[in-house]
Amino acid sequence: MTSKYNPKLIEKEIQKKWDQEKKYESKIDNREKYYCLSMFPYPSGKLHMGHVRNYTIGDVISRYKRMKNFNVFQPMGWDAFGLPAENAAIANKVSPKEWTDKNIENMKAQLRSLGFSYDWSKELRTCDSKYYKWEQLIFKKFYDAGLVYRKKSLVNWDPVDETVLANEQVIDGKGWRSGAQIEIKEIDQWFIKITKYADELLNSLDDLDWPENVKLMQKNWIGKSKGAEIKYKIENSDDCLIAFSTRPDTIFGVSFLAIAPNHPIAIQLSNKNKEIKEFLNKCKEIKAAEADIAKAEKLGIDTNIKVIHPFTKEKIALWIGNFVLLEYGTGVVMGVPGHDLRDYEFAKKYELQINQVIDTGKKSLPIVEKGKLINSQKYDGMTSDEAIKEIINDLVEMNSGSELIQFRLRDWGVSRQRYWGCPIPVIYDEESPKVIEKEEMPIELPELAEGSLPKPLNQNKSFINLENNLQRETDTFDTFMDSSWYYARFTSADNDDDIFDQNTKYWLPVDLYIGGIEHAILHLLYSRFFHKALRDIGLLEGDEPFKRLLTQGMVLKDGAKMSKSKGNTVDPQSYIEKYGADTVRLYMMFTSPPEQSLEWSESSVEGASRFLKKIWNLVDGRKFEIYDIDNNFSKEELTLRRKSHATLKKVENDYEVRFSFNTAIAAIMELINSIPEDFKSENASDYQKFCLNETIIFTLKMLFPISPHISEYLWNNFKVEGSDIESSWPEFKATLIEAEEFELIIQVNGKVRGKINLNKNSTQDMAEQAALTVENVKNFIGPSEIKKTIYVKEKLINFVI
RNA sequence: GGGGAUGUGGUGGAACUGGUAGACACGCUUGGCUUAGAACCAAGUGCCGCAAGGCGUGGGGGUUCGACUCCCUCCAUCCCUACCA
Repeated sequence: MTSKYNPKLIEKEIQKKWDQEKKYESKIDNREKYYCLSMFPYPSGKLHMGHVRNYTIGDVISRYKRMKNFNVFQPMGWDAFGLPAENAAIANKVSPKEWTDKNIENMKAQLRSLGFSYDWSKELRTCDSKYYKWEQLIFKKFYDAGLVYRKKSLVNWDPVDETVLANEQVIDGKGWRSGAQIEIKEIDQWFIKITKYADELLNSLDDLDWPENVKLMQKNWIGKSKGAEIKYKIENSDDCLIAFSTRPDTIFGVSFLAIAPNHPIAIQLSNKNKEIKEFLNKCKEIKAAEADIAKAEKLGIDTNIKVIHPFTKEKIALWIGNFVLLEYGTGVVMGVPGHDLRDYEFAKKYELQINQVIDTGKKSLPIVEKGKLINSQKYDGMTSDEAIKEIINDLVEMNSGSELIQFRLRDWGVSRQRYWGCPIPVIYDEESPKVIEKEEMPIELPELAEGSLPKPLNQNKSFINLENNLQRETDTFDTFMDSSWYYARFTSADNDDDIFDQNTKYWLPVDLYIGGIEHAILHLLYSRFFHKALRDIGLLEGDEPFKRLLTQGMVLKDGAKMSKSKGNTVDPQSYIEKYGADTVRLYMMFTSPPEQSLEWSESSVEGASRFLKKIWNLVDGRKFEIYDIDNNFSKEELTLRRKSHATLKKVENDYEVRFSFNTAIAAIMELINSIPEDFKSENASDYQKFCLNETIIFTLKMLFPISPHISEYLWNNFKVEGSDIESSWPEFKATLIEAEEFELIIQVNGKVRGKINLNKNSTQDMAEQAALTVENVKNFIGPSEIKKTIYVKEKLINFVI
């Protein structure tokens, strides 16, 4: 007697069983290890579709790898510090801690209901001092290793709320809450020398099994470029300005120099000159984000200072430009309007001279490509590359410059003027800072008084002031610090005495890391840096944290990233409740390949559910039996067996090599559709039943990683003696997959005009002759002469007439 | 502005190495079952055309016997742009 598919019931039952058996707690053993990690979530309250997608991918691979007899470690935790908790606290009058704890509880229940095979015994949360005390220790070790320093840096300042705002909190130049015009302010902040590792971060990209586009993004972000630093003497002064340029061959085309608005010279001038002061104030209205600076109208002001061109000795105007970044290079750019688009527009606007010094044959300026030098004195006629070498040589000789390798990558500012983060473990004696000793860690984040709103720590007197006039640092860490080493801490998360232990050694590196493409640069680069720095300190081994990377695309709705602020979110919970976890997981995997963005569509969830019902109806009520049969299968039976084994082969490749779950599912659907009706009937022969059973066994095994509850439940009732569905992956028989015939596609002038079945050992001659007997092919060739015949073995023949 | 992707039926997508474009689904149409509906089952479904056939993978151009796939160019959308995570 068959029953109805009831996901709610069976999913609970199966999950309970997994829990009781502690099935997914991992221990060191002698199998090959596989550390499968999905990016941990920010506990925003509810899982969103992006999470469901991310974690389903991770779970599918983890379960598949377990079936392939790997010792799999799949942990989960919480990236629990961050801005949203503070915002929620202000909006709902709950403390960030309470809000976060509650969210974690909710989301954990959701993750459990989705049937993910996590090792919860290693759960961690970054807002827990058991976690961040080690982060404070890492900071100390970095400090001792000379990787930490203090520097002035820019922040968005809201003058009404008197707080520092994140870039996303500045909307059209105004504070999101107060509506006040923001100001750029310069304050002292802690920096970590990621640039010390710039070369290694660049070079070891080659060894990573990562998507090429991510490697390319990181490469461009690090931005190693070769060029020259060129000294320009300031007229009537002993001082020099040093500009960096990747194109010293254009030096005879320089018509101005521009410095950043926060360059010391600019600030100095603003004290004497009202116009400059006004200009600098105007520059302060553009928020600190690179995109905003780049998109803003290019503005400048002439300082009336002149600098001396090192070759021509001509006087060149010195400008202040709002597009110049002090953080990048020296904060001085040389303007060559003839050969740079941005400089060209700037020169047009302010009517500056535009000189052509490179010739490529192209008529209109600017010419940004390399070419032959003109109007460049003795360098005329040289190619750009020759001239670059010569000019740098001559600059060195004149003591006016040198070759310089420059990185776009900047040091990492880790200070945040916020409450809900890891306190930076520093104490000030007067002005001089000292990182505290390990024994005094953790510096715990002070709890908020009942009902009070989160405020930056510098407003918390009892936190700041210590005995003997000592004062605490009040900045907290950038939350990217928290997420830069959690992958390693997972392995030892239950160890309170040591940051890492023998488990760390066993499980690292992460074999597969899965997360959103939006983290392609920052998070992944910071983590790579952390790993290398921790290696050099002696805390970790190996050069890279993540061996292989899978970046999933965004989940979009109406063409935009799902986000609360856009109000276009779709809550997975209602779908889990209505259809069950297996359907949601199946839908997520079926609807588009993981690396592509997924446009949410309501309607096809139903289809996923329908397919599971179909599987249920096929298997439920059936029992595995051993039949007394020989090898005399009929053609139809062999066709099903071939399909079963071929599907298994394809699915294996799709899961493991291509991460192409949608095509794997499609193949399983095809297999199910191809089962002949009479094989399923009670009157089926033993041969037919044998073939059907084989198909069922393969299908349940193949489906298990994606929809584990229904697969395991049906498997247990179907019962193949002494076996657990997760214990092994079946093996396909290559000899069964081979067919005797193939379909030959017949083309005339590249267009399909016929198809015939041929034996696999047919020669080209035989194929050609057979093809020419096809009526439609004959019609298309007609009386014309066949000029050429292209034959692709066992695939296609093309007659060119 | 810079960097990285993507673009294929009414919809999500498939075509893995330059070799049958549209697998597998969703939706829709027709039929069966049903008093009716839901569910399920069967058939059909890129566009134009009575048909033969022609057209067709964002637009334009190119290479090739053959292009969704390679090259050039333009357009649109998405992600990142160092303080959202």
